[in-house]
Amino acid sequence: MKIKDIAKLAGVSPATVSRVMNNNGYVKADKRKAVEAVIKEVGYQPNEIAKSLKNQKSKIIGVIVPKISTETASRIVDGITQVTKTRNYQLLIANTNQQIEEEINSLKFLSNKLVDGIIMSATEVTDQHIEVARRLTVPLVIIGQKMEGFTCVLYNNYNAVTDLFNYIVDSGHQEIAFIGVDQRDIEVGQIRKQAYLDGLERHQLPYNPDLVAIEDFSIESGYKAMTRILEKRLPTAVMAVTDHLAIGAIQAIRDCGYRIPEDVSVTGIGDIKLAQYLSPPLTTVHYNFKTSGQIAAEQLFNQMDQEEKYVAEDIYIDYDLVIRNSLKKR
Amino acid sequence: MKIKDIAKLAGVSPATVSRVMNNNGYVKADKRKAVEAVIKEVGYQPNEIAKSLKNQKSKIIGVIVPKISTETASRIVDGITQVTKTRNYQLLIANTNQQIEEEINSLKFLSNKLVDGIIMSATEVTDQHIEVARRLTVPLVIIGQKMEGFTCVLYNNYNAVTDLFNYIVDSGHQEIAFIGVDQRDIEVGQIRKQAYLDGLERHQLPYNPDLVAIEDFSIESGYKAMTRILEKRLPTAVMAVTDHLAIGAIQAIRDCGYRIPEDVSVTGIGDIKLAQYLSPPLTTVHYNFKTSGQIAAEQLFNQMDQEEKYVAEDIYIDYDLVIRNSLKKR
DNA sequence: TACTTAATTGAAATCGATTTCAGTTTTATT
DNA sequence: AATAAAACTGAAATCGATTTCAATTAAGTA
Repeated sequence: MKIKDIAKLAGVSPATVSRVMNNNGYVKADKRKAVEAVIKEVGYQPNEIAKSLKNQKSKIIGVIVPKISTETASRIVDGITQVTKTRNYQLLIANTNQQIEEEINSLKFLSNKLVDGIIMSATEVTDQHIEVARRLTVPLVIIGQKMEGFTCVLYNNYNAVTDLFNYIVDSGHQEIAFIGVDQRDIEVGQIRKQAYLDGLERHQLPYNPDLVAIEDFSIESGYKAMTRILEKRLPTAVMAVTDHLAIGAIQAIRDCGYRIPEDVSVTGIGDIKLAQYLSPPLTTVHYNFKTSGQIAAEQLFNQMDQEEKYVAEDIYIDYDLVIRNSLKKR
Repeated sequence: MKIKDIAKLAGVSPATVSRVMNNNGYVKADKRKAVEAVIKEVGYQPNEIAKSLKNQKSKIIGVIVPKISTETASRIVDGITQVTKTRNYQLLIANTNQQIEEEINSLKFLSNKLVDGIIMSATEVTDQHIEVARRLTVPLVIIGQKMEGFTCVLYNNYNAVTDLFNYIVDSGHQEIAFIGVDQRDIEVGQIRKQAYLDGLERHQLPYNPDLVAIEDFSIESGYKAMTRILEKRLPTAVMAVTDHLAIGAIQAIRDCGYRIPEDVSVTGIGDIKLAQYLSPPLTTVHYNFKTSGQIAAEQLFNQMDQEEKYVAEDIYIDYDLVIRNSLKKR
C-alpha cells in the first residue's frame, strides 16, 4: 500500500493524502474524512524511507558505543532514548566492540544522511577520529572523552578521584594501591591516574610503582592486577579505577587469605547497580550515566535545531562519593 | 556530494558511477579508474536512504527490547550485532520500557519498510501483539516467549527450574519458598512457577501459599517478596525466579538476622555476570543470552533470504545448572 | 570479410513520499 | 455586484540512488 493507492481509493490525489497525513496545507473537511477513512481501513503506514529521502531527514539518531552489553553503555542508551522518544526519533546503535577501526567506520557510515545526528561514547580519541568527525555533515556529541571542537559530556574524573583519594587518606590509609587502565583512554586511563599521583604528592606520600598496576577493563583484569601487586606488597587500601576492577581485586585479595575491609580496603568508581549488594558493599563514586545520555541527546537536538554553526561546549556531569563498607577507617 | 557530481567530475554518467560503486555491470578499466579516483579524492559516500528506497531494503534490523539497560537485553543485542555485522546490517533499537503500548507501536512503525526484519525480546504476548505481528510485511523472530506462527528462540524454563528444584530437594531441603513474577509473562511468570508446583508434587511436598510471593523484576521486589515470606515462615531454601530477585531476597534475609547459606539457602535464575562474585556466590541457572541473540539473528536472516513463506519453528537454548555456595546441603 | 556475440555506455524510468506552482472554487469585503 | 483574499486541489518536479533499455563499439568466429 502506497500513497497512490490510498489516493485512488479515496478519490483524491497523492498530494491531498500527504496533506492529510501530515496535517499541513488546505484540505476540505469531506475529503479529509474520506482519506482518513481509507487510511484507517487499510491500516496504511507511509514508507519511512521515502519520507526520509524527500524530507532530507531520517528521524534517526546514530549511537556509537564501545560495547552495549556493559552497564555504562546501556544506561547511556537508556538516557538517550528517554529524550529521543519525546521527539519521535529512533536509535541506530553501532556496537564497536572497542575497536577503533569499527568506531571510525561507524562514524563514516552513519554520516551519509542515514542519521540526523550522532552520539558517540568513546573510550579513545585518535587523530583519525577527529579527522573523520570534522568531515561529518551531521552534528556529533561525544560522551566520556574530550574532543576539541565538539560538544562533550564529561565526567569530572579528576575531582572525583581527588575527593575519593582524600577520603581514603582521611580514613587513615597511607599505603594506597592503584589499579588503572591504558593511558590511551585519556579520561579513565590518564586523568584518573594523574589525580591519584597528585593525591600522593599533596599528602606527601611516596610514589611506589609496586603499588600501581595497569590492566584492561574486565573483572579478570582486576584480579590479575591485584595479584601482581600482592606479590610485591600488601597495601592497606586499593583504589581501582572501575567497579569491575575493584570486584576482581576483592576476589584476588580474598584468594590470598586477607579479609576486606579488615585487612585491605577497596574502592571502585562508577557505582554499578550491584555495588551496594556486594559484601562488603563497595565504596565508590556514583556517576549518573543515564543523565549523561539524556544531556547528550538534548545537546544534540539543540545543534540539530540550530541553523548556524553551534558553539561546542564541555558539560560536566555531577558525581557523588558513595561511602560503603569496603573501606575501613584505621 | 551526490552521484551526479561524481559522474560529472569523472566525465561519465551516474549509471557508470553506480556500476563502479556496486561492482556490477560492465565498466571499462580506464573509466573505472577515473571514477574510483574521484570517489577517493572527494571521499564520496552514497546516500544510504536513497539506496534503501531504490533497493527496497534498508540493511537495518529492528530490535525491540523491554529495557536495554538490563543485562539480559544488552547481551541479546550483543549477540545480534555479532551476526548482523557479518552481513553489514545495522541495528535500530526500540526501547519499550516494558510498556505493551510501546511494543505494539514499535512493531507497527518498524514494519514500514524502515527495517528488513525484526527481532523482539518480549515479556508478554497479547492478542494485540499477535494481530500486529501477522500484518507485518517483514520477518519477525521472537526471543523469550512463545508466539504461534513465528520463529521463537526460547529458554527451556520448565526443565531448568525442574532440574534446579530437584537439586534443591536432593540437597535436603523440604521448605522451599518461591519468589516469582506476574503470570502474564508466560515463560517466567507462568512456566517457572508451574515447574515449582510440579516439583513440590513430584516430591510429595505440601504446597504452602505462605512460601510463595509474586512481585516485579527488580532487586527491591525480591527484598519485598522475601520480607513478606519471612513474616509468615522461615524456609530452608528460597528459589527466586531471577538473579536480581535472589539478590533482593538475600538482602532481606540478612536484614532479619539470618545467615546465608547456613540458615537459608537461596538460588536465582539467569547467571548474571556478578552472580559468581556475590558472597556467597549464587547458585543459579546459566542462560547464554548472547547466543540466543545470535541464533535469533541467524534465523531472521534465513527468513529474509528465503523467497517463499518460512516455516516457523521453536528453538530452545541450552542451560546449565551452576552450583555455587548460596545453597547448602542439610 | 561478414556476421554474431560480448562489452560498454548513458538517457530515462523508478522507488514512494512531499511540495511547489498554477489553476479553480469559496468566502469576505466594500 | 465586483473584487480581493483565502481555501482548495492535483499535475509535475524532486529527493539520490539503481536499473532497464536501446544504442554503440569491440571482440570473436566461421
